[in-house]
Amino acid sequence: MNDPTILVLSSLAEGPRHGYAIMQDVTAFAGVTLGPGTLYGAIARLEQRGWIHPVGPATRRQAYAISAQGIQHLKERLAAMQRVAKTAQARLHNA
Amino acid sequence: MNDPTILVLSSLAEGPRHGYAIMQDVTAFAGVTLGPGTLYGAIARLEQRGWIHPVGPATRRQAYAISAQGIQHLKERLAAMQRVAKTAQARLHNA
DNA sequence: TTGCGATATTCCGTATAACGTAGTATTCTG
DNA sequence: CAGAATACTACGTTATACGGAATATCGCAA
Repeated sequence: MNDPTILVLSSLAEGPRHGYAIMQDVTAFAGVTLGPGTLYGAIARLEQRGWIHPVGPATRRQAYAISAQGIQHLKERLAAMQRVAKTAQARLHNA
Repeated sequence: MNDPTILVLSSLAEGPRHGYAIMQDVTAFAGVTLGPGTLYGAIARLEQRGWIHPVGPATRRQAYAISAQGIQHLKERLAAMQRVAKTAQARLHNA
């Protein structure tokens, strides 16, 4: 799985974080490292779509939090992922 | 989850199929419909990488089967997806 | 105090591939 | 044999993944 938007949302599901902290968290829990272009590109898109929003003072180290819509979207995507993964694993098992 | 390569591999995990049948199967089990460009593009890439290969007579309705490498790759990706999904769901639950 | 490594981000380019539309050929069915 | 379903090819457009390079800030140790 390397859809940066899901990874970023999953990271923020634990609590607000700024970009660099997201990067490290993603590396830790997903085992993939997002390059700066990928990461900040994803953050910008997520903000545009209203799935995350900046919190705290507008300094460097801008922290972001996941929004209600972001949570909703993440839940849906995770459920779809699980469905596909379970179907595929069952099929592999039977083959 | 809408990574066409995973969806195609998951479809072929059940057995050999040709393009159009893959399209219908994916629609059925994943709930998303891949357009022809997306589908056949993904098939071409998967074949290039040795994750699937054509089987049966080289007619229209060319059937494809998943390869050992394809199975291996699919397993890894599914496992990674499950890890991420479970971590994220646990975080959502705690928040 | 300065210099170095870690932190934190922006900016840029390239390559990939997702996606839809249109078009074409074939097969099946009433 | 008309028309629907099947099955695929061939485009063009756009999004975005990805990494390199540059830049700025901060803490800390010599």
